[in-house]
Amino acid sequence: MKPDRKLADFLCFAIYSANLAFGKAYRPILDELGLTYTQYVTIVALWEEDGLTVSGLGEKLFLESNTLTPILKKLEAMGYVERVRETEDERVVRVHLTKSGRRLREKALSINLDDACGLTAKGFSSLQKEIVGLRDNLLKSLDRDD
Amino acid sequence: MKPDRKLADFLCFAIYSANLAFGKAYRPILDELGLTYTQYVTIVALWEEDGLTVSGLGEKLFLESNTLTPILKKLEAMGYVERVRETEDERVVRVHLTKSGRRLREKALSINLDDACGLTAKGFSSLQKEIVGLRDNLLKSLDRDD
DNA sequence: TACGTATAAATCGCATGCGATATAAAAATA
DNA sequence: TATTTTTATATCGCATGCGATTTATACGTA
Repeated sequence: MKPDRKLADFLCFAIYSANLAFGKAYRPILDELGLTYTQYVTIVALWEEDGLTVSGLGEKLFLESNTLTPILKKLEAMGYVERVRETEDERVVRVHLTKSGRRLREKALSINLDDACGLTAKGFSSLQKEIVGLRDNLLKSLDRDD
Repeated sequence: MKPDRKLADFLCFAIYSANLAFGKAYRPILDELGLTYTQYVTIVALWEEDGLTVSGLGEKLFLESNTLTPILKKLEAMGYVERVRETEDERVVRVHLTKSGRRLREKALSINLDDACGLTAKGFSSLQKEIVGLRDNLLKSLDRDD
């Protein structure tokens, strides 16, 4: 079957533009906390599992050290995380939320854009799972190509 | 109901990470064309409707002149588009695909990541529409807040 | 016509993402 | 043990996105 030619039918563009829309929706909320979106999800990930290594955090966030290191250094400068190099293996850096970081994450627990999504609870959850499935399929297909 | 606390259940993070995954999937393909993803969708949009103004193109791509102008200048330097300031209203710039730009878009017609998405034709189309709906709901809710 | 306002692009600065590479340390192996 | 290879993080450069502002032009109105 011939592929879609119109941008409005591209799945990749739906994702791309939805990501921009989430960015626009989150910005005013996160501005009040003084966080960017990436900083926010980094803190959420560490709240969920503290003391991750840079690469472990990267697996959760789908990012690598080239992106994470500058972000973590900034979060450290802000006082929300601590980067500790391991003594047994000095290549490894573990990242911990500080007390201030935990307080910030608790403040952020009230963030809720569900209404803005215009979905039922069921619809929200199933859409979320479908997109995660899509993401994982894309990444799997990339692994196969190596 | 209490909001999800785990990153893996965030709808915004599903979209965010799926967007990164699409980026990783597209990069090797677009590298062969010498295009970035944003340059690619810009050319697709102009192929669909040529001679758009910068702001008209921005409505299609959900971007504004601060992002588009540098990209359009680069595409112009590459010879794929032409930027023409209108004579009746010199504030307006219209963007046209060059012959070379049309050739490039035709080459790109063969790009197809459908298999990598792991979806049936029906599933693909309905997921695409759901995500577009989500995006539009998010943007609508932002309008209301102004 | 003169002047304030609105509009379209462009400019600037900051924060990502990421390919390529560098650095340093650990592991493997000759 | 000496040397090579692998691994974890960091650095660098480029290309977005976007808020804030600037510039240039058009428009509205006294």
